[in-house]
Amino acid sequence: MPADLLEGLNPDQLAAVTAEGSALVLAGAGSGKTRVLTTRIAWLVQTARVSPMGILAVTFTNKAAKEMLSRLSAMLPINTRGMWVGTFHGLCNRLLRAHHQDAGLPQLFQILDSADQLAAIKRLLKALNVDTDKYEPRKVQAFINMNKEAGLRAGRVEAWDPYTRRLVEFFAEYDAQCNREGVVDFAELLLRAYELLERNALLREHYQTRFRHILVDEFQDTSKLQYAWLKLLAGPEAALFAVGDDDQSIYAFRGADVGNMATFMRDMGIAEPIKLTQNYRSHATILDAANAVIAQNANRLGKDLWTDAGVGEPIRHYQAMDDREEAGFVVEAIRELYREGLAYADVAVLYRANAQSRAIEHALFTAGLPYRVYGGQRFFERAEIKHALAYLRLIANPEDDNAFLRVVNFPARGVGARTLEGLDAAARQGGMSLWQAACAGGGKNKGLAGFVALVEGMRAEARGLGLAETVEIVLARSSLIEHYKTEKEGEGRIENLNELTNAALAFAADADDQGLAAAAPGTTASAATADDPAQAQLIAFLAHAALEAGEHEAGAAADAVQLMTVHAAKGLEFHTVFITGLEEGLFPHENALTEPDGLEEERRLMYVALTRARRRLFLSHAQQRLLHGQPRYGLASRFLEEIPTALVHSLNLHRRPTPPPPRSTADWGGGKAPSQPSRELPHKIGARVSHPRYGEGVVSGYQGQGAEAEIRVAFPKVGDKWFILDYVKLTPC
DNA sequence: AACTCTTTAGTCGCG
DNA sequence: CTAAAGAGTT
Repeated sequence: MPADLLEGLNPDQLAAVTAEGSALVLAGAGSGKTRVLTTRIAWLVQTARVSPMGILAVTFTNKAAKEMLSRLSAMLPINTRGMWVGTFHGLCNRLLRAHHQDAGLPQLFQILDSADQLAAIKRLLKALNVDTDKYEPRKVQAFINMNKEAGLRAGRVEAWDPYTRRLVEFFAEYDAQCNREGVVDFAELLLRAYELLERNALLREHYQTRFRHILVDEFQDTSKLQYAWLKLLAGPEAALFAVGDDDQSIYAFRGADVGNMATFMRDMGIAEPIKLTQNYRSHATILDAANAVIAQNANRLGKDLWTDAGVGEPIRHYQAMDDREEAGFVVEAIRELYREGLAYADVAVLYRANAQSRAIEHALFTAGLPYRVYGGQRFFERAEIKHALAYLRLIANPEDDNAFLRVVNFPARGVGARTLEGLDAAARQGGMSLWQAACAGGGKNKGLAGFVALVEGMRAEARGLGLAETVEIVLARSSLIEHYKTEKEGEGRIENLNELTNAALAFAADADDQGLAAAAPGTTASAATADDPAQAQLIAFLAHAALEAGEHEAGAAADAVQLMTVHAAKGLEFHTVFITGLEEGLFPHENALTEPDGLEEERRLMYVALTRARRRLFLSHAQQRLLHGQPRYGLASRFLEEIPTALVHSLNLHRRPTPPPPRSTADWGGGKAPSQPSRELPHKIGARVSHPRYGEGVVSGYQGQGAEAEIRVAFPKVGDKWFILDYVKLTPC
């Protein structure tokens, strides 16, 4: 049996799978990384090096965790129960549920997703009377998360200037508010779990003894705190098996630290990583291009991908006049591929920024080709779903202020800003929740009393019932569906609400299936011993909604062209890949260039994009692109020039070199542009122009330089108006 | 309280 | 340009 397991592995893969002790595996794109991970787990169990109980495996996405589990159960006759496989957040949630008392949390703590967190911060800033122009809620949120992700509590953040000191105050107040309300945000999940193990020696030793083998996927994406957590959990004895690729590290902007790979080698005394460089995905031409591009980066552990799959076709490059023509090219090429027998679903169109999808979607739509856009709003993040979830949260815990505020007046029932102000004041004075304040001061406001009665009615009716029934009660009594019936375009929302019942059914079935512990992240030992199992399942479902916002994607099965950002494409592969918008300023993105290692990260992003393709690769750029409604002129991306010309076929040979753009409204050559001459004025003073909103007017003046340049137009009705020259759309008339 | 108008901001995004 | 949040109006 073990012989079967290891059959077909190349020597490097074999070395990785059977490594004794801790190891770092440098797994290039398409080198069989997931196979190595799952085979190693199976091998460890089969050779009795460890029981399933002693294994913990961490992934970054729920999808990866699921995939690992399903591959594992296909490989092994044994059950995967007892194994801890999940995301960092999922595992930390599990840990905190099991030891909520030691972690200082209520048994049924709720999880805030980023939108909930932002709402909580806004509420806090309002209560503190903070000028939100000076302290933008989003910035405060980023500050708090950044520090938590670095493992820092408010008390330990260094603040040298008054502004930062104020942010630290908000940080402290925010944590106090969360503790009062018994809620935990994503970063808190990790930090709290880390502190739990750090402070509680008994618990730490228990888990260190239990988990003999800890495996980490996408190790290059771990943050400092995550790595510290892993080390703590591993202790001195356990074997830590980390798999990653420094060349595919593209999440530094959200706290990932590639440096963890070098640190890990030092900490564990690993001299050399095991390198997986044989690629089973792409033809050599594609790999050569990817190798050449990534070779431009200085900070690498260093490896080149190779294949014995043959040279393959040359890469095609197309230079378009503008983004519309680029999209047209993509559509034509896809049509041709389809005629040749390729399925639409085998084609991916990648772009750097979501805003670019519009032009391509438009072209595909007009041509009548099926497509699917990845990313965007996820199921549990939709407004109507969050409303329904808020009612569920109030059933679980009516003192949840976040949930209370979300639906106290939705659908509208006459609880306005005035009423809420009073309620808020009463709550703060009495040191209680909004719910308590509403109950205490009942009767004052009819709508508020109605709301209290509504929620109490829901709670009473739902008592002891299953999850799906509870959801139905919420849908029936909240009149959310009635509300959306009156709204135009509310049909989709109603469908989603009904889908929520299905999600609850599926979740409950899953939980039954896998026994109490496995599927529901919340239902570990202590939660299962809650007084009310229905309540526990509700909490588990709410945690599931926060931790797995996606999953409920519709139409995934249909044959459709796949549209997504390069980030979203990581980990996927396609027969044919289009990488569009290869222009300086866009890819590499201008914003990235201002950051220290920004260009190298952009280049890694390009490397990820290139290595998604199995057989065919199309690259394109546009000389002119509409961005925010204004034309921008871009030079070809430097990444295009970094690909050896011998690998690339230009599809523009018939075309003359295009003349330079007529006029540079925004000078953004990424450093390559000539020094900016005084800008040409698009409209002479005194010229008659038309504005989309204000109608006709007369240009009366200019002021400012560069991006701040403004134009003044006199309108007969509204008088003089200043507009930012780069953004205003004025047509001569 | 509900509606409409105006202003604003816009890289990538797991859990 | 466009979506979303904030300000202003009815």
